[in-house]
Amino acid sequence: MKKNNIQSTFPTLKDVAKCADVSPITVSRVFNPKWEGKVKQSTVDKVLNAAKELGYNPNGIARSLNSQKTNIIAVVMGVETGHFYKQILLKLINKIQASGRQALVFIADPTIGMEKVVDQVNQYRVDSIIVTAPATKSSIMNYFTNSKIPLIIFNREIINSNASAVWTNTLKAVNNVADFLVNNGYKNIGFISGKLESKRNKSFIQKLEEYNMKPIYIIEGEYTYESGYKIAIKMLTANKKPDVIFCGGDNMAMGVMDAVRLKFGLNVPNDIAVVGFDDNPVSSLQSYDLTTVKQPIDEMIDCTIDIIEELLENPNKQILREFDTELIIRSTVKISKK
Amino acid sequence: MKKNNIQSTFPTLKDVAKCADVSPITVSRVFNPKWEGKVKQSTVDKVLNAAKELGYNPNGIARSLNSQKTNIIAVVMGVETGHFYKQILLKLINKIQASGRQALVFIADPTIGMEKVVDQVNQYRVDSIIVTAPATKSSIMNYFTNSKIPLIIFNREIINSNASAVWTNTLKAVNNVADFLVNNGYKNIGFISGKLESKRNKSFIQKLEEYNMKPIYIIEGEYTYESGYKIAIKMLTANKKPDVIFCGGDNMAMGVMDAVRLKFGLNVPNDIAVVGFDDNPVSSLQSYDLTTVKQPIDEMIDCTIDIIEELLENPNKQILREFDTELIIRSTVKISKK
DNA sequence: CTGAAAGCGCTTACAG
DNA sequence: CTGAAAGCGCTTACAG
Repeated sequence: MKKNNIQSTFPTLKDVAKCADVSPITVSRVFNPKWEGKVKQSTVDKVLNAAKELGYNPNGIARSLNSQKTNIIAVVMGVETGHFYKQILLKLINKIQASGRQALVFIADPTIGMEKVVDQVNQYRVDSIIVTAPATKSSIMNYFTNSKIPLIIFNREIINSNASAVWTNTLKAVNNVADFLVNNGYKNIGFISGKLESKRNKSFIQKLEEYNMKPIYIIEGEYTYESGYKIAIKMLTANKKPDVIFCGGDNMAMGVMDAVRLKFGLNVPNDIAVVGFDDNPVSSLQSYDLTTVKQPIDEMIDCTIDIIEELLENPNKQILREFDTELIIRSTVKISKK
Repeated sequence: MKKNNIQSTFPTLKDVAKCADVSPITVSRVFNPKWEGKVKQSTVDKVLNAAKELGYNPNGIARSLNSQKTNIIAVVMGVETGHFYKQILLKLINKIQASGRQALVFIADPTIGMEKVVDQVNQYRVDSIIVTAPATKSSIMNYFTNSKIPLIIFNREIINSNASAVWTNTLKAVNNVADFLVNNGYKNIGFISGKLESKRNKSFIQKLEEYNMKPIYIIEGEYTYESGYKIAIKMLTANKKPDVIFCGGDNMAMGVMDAVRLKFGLNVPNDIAVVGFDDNPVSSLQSYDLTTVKQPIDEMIDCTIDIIEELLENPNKQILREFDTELIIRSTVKISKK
């Protein structure tokens, strides 16, 4: 009943066993790290030679079915995310791979249908699921929170869930921005927020209240370049002009900069300063050179991999890790000398 | 011998069969599209209800092992690629998923060791492998060309291989750029090429020869922003200044623009025009608004998915598809009125 | 240090 | 339209 297709061109454990004149179990052991050192060296050599000759490579599918462990990590991303999340995805994949695992990647595209996506993710019995999405798409996370598979939420603090999570303290981050702006003499702050209901936005506003200040404009953006551009135009055509615009995302900040400079012919930072949030790689290009809040992505990703290891040992554990951000000062803000 | 771990929380075919009071084979058929309409509707309903009640979801691993078809497509990318390839990756994943398959993604990171990466890719007996990498990393493709699994090379024309491939006619593309520059009165062309030996670069130079012209500078770049920036400085501090700089990649073109405008205080396009290649999403932001060559990525990806289908039917077929590019004219070039 | 048997959760012919 | 048996390529106890 041997099928005559592509896959059958791969030799099996049995083939290697026959060729090396040992039992299949022995071959299995040679390729299983757990048995390292417990098989006679001469046997190992015999098996390895036979395997090399035949071009043997263990079948991960068969292995997974048996061991109930696939070594596959699902990474689920929100659709149409900006450069920041694309970068995170690549780094996650790279680290997953470096840890000897495979990354099965899914785009949580509502046009495909979220239930279908969840089914796809569950289908291959991955060892754990990492979900990451910008705030605008964070509703997709709800679809996974009652998963049977250990879940790690990346870059968002989710309450009322027993999923593990890694995120940054964005409250502290925006407070630092508030301090920084006030300390450098900014008085008329335009704020392009993310979702208005969020604690992060409230925190920024509260911090300014401690200085007896409040933003002269608070407008909710959609984290895109275009929304930043449009909102900046609104702020700049109103009566009172802001001396700085703080954006909850770099894409919006770049839209703001282009509106300020190209549409209104104003100078950044002399006429209006701009501060972003994300440290998108594009922000460091000289044409923008944007002051922004950097999240320690690499550390967060390393931590995520560590959590995966821990969850493999203890799937029911909930591991939560918070990281601090860093304000990256570039040329879109004037620093007052004191 | 039931294991007491995460995976065992998933109900099996057998559980559903017991619950619905039918045989496991019947359950299998209900979840197998091939049998659609060939199972009595009342039986289907009974099974579906039982499945829903138990939260059943077929085990893709077991299914794959048996059918010798995983429904998984490996996507292999060069490491540290720019926004252009990140974008391609996301789109590929999305389309793979929409076609009902899963995307297993690999970064071909030489620090992990290419042989190890190849093993990882082969391990899960994916249905086909898509490899894509910028020219600078295209050597990674050699590791896959004698794969036992059907291979598709994305965005590069590879000779001496029986892999399938999808690419754009970059010769025609650069010829169009040459025509365009000459027709708009540009005379002193600086050319920041990709790898100098490539046909693409030769073609650009040959086309200019037809007009009795040749680039005043030809310097090989590394496809990065930084290399564009540096090379532009070289060209602008030399005796003769180019009136246009054509770059084999948008990242380099953005580096050039930043050098021209910010370092030398010159105007683009009035002092020096700039043309790129890729249509990187960043190029369309107003601060760059770069004239560039766009490859029809979406069509190329759709075509790749079609090829996957064909290769499943006929794994030994070699399918080659070439696409044409389009010159996207934005504001970094002066158009001469005729 | 090595092996024979059973099983992981499905599907594939073969019957009826 | 439905079912009993064998098998996909491995690993996991259990022996020896």
